[in-house]
Amino acid sequence: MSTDSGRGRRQFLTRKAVVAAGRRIVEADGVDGLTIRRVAADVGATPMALYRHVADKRQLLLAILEDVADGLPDPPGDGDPRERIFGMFLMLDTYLARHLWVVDVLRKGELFAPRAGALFPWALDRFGELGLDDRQAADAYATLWWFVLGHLSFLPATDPDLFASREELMKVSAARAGVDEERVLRAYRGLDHQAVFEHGLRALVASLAPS
Amino acid sequence: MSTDSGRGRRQFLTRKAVVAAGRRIVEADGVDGLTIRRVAADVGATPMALYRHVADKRQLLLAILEDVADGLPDPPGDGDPRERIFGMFLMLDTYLARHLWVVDVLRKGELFAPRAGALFPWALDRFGELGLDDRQAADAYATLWWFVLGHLSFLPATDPDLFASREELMKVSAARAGVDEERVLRAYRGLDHQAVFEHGLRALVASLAPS
DNA sequence: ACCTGAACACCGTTCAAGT
DNA sequence: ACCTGAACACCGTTCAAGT
Repeated sequence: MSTDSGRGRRQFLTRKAVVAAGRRIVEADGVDGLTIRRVAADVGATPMALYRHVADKRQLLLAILEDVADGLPDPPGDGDPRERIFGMFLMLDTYLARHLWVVDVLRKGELFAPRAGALFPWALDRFGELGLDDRQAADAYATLWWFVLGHLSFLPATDPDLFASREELMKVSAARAGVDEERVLRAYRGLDHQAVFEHGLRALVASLAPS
Repeated sequence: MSTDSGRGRRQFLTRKAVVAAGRRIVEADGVDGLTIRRVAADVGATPMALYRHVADKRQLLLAILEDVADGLPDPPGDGDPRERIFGMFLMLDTYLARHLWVVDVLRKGELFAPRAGALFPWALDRFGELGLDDRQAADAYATLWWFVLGHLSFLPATDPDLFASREELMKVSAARAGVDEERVLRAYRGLDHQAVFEHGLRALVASLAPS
């Protein structure tokens, strides 16, 4: 809106550009890869220029978080409440699995995007339709969220690059415990984490909202 | 063992002292608070002196991790297999809740302590007693572990210091979603996360090992 | 008004030097 | 043999200066 007034220097940096650059970096290299200096280099400015648009690094991260949360699909629109709840948490898991760095931020406990916070009241209503009061519904929500959060927290360990080092540690464990190491590795390798996740989520929904 | 040979400088730094100092720091200030330079200051040496005893910071963290894992209680010794499995994961949750920084390390996916890895074969045997084969047992183990991991990942958010900022974001969420903000906050505040955790864990164990 | 330069107080790590 | 000093390539952030 504000056109060049003629006085002072012409603005070329915008908050939007800063957030977009930050998002590109954090999606590519994770939270540890996000540095003020690197964002600045990407937008062609000095590090200090960013401070005109974001208060500090924490606020930049919150802004990126909101940007990602804007891409969250809507929860399932119709059907059995149980199915809608299941579908919502499955959607959340799938979406966050594509933005795993978000879990690092949520884990700190101080930040979450308001857009994502809207899922909580949505779920209260669905559980309400199944006869749970708000107290019980909040408990059920926490239970399902923890399961999603745990699954997501485990995903980095499924990175093929880390497989070798994990199996090595596993062999050491098996040897010390005096158990058959091949048996342990076979059991560990066969895990189909996505199928197991969906199965577990289904079991939890069923136990929380009995019919 | 190696007494002073008379040649060279007298050794005053040991790996044990380095790991102990590192542990003190990480337990007090978390993974972010652990720096080579601070450990060095605590043991009265220069930063570079540590590199004679640990290869790098990652190896120091692994050594501290093992040190903590050595303190893990043994899993329950007798009783119904279902109860023993429940008791083991409850023990794990309780122990790790007192060493929350460990979750940050586990989440990276490359490190875990062999001592803790012994819990996996132990659980395979218990699930075996309930009629599950190794494949099914590994799935069940993953499911329960994710739930523990999710609960632990949520714990930082229960820090009273963060409560105010979380409630603020929650109000924004409620306002945007067009729902009663008092209702949402009431439901959120009433959460007894320990009771809910134990209840959810019990439900999962029951669904995974049907009688 | 907006951006920059220089500086401060930090990091992990390497490499040559001291005793 | 063991430890140190100086240096390198990084951080986030502040404050005064330039245009």
